[in-house]
Amino acid sequence: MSNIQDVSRHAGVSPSTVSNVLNGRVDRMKKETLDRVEAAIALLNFRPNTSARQLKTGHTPLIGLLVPSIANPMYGFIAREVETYAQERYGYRVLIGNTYRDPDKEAAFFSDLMAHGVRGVIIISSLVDEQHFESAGKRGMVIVSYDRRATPNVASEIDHITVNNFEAARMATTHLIDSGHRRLAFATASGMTMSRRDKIEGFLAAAQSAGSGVRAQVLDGGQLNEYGDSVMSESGRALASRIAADRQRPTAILAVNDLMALGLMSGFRDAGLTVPNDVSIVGMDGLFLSALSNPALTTVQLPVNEMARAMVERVMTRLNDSTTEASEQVFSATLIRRESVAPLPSVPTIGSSKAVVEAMKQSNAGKISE
Amino acid sequence: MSNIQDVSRHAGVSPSTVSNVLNGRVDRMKKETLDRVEAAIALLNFRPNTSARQLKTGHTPLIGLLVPSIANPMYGFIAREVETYAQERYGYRVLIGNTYRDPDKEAAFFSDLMAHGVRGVIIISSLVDEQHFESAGKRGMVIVSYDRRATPNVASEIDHITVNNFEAARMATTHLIDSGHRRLAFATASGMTMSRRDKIEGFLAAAQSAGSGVRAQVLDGGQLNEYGDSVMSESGRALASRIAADRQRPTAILAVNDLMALGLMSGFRDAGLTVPNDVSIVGMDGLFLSALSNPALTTVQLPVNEMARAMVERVMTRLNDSTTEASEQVFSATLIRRESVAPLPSVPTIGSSKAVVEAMKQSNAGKISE
DNA sequence: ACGATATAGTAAATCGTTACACAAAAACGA
DNA sequence: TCGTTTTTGTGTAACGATTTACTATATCGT
Repeated sequence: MSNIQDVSRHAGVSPSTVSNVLNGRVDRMKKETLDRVEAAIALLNFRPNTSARQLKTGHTPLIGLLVPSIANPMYGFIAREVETYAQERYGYRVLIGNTYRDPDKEAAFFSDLMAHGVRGVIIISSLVDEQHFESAGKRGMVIVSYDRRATPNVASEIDHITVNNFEAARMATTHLIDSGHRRLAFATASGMTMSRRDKIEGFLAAAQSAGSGVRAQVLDGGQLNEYGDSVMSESGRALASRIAADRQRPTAILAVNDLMALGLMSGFRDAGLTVPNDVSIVGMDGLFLSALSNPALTTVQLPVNEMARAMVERVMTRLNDSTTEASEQVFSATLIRRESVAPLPSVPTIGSSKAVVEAMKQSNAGKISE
Repeated sequence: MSNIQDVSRHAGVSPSTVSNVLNGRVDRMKKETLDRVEAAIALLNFRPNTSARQLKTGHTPLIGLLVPSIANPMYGFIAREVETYAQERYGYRVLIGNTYRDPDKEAAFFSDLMAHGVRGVIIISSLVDEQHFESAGKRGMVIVSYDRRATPNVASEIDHITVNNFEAARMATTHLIDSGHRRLAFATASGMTMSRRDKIEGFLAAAQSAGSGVRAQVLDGGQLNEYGDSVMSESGRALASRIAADRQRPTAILAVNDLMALGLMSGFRDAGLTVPNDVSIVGMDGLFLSALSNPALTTVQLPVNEMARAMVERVMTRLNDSTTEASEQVFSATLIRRESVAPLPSVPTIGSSKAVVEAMKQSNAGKISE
């Protein structure tokens, strides 16, 4: 590998001049000199050494991407978009870290990023506590968070790119209600994240405003193990078999995400129940997989590409202008009607919806609450 | 951020001593001195600056991971395993790059890796031509390639971790034949990669050795667009609708991978055909998704975790001992019988299988060959 | 008590790049 | 012709760690 000195020798100029070319300071430079330098660079196939450069400037063309698990197709999709956009638009590469939603792993990843001189990071964590990130923010790290609302009235160093999860869940639930369903459930995994909380509230709000006769319950598929995400669907399967055994089981279920929905469908099949005839299901996310399932999954589509790009934009903007304040950008989702929801002809009312909904809010995680 | 000098001042020693501690050269050091240094490191929360370190040593605790698209669940899964293992076992982080199987993007990624001082990379490319990688290998890059056989009798700088694709396809095809199927097809996308070639040969070999009465054809789902991989399933859907229209259509299909298989299933459903009653399907890879589909996909399972770890091991071994020769490690796959294959009661023989199989080998890509 | 050997720690050069402050040369005005 | 600008480029000191060669004590055998 050649260095800046080799180039300077070949071009008959000083290293400083080569450096000037490298950094675009060519305005007060003879065209002929510029040409010579560029020729030498091309000839020697010279690429400036990033570490040396970084050591001097404190910057490196790298951003971090923190995900619970890149094996989760949703995060894989986001990651691809983030990497491609950061690379093509800004020439940045991405350093990835799986954290399994473990605060220790998250902290370790941050520590490594700092050591590597990385000063911008996109985090997909959704853990409720954001403190360990705030402190990194204060240390000069530019942080953009995915799908995790800013805490209201709290100044933050962190940028937020989020989805209106409340609205998305409300919309999906309303669709279920409009299809005639009255016994509704929201299926999620243990571990309360911001976005799950919002979805649950949107779900309950829709149920409540539908007036009496609607029952809404929150079902918990239990703890996800360390592998976190391909296991989301396992959680769905397990939950489905429990639900199937319930005589007063819901006729329609909103799943916290598409993977959970897919797991649910698989579990119901094992239990001899048919989707959507015996039970309707709506997913959330809009993974490409949801279009492939049998029946094709009705789901709430997130504008993933736009969000991914917005995250990269924010990181870059703040990296280049440190005076920029942290902001929050909320995107909205779209309902995609496919085949996993069937209308329920007519249904008897079961008690007052309001009372039941209230009861649900108290429910403990880890159990099917009634 | 504190540096090694701050630490040395706090501990009352020279920077050299701190460096010695950092690099484990503590054998000829007073215990008390060591303690003081370690205390100072902990107190100041000191992490040695990677770029400075790298500038001096030429090494950086980073490996590259080149994938066609991290949005492809298969590669996402591998990536997670690679990252987690590299991190937990070796303290290395991974720099990821989506290349969309584009040689230019692949080369650009390598160039960036070099500039960043990365000297180890795992590539998932499967492009037939490996030359642009070989040259990087000669420049001192340690390269481990996934699922891409070494060219026989050609000395290579590249390590290969592969699957016995021939055998895997043969096994799957035999399963189909044993189930009574005689009109067989192999469904793939355009673009001949090493592994696809091997699978096709395994498929044809099984058909051939089944003797007369077996027809084997290779079907091409057409070009994948730039987005490459979530589109694999789209290719499957399109192919399915073409197959469905064929009066002499195959009764059993081996798909080049699970995503293709899932797309095929979805396409057949749209066309009013039922899997496995009207057509049996076998996938390849063993994605967790294959267990979720309806019907659950019979597939050939790859030992992905083992392979991912083996790749990391190889990179690290060669990074730490440059005398190590490149090697090839072949893993084998396992057939997982699920629900997408149904037995065919009895079937009339159609001509001599041998002749037909030969004809198939000549078939052009991009068309359904007969 | 003396040179030899071990023990414990340090000085200083170096990796490749950047960027500030400066210099050499040319152009210019009077 | 001489001083002043402008143009064009360079010298040099960092950035933060590593590492080789070296020094200063302490230990030891005889």
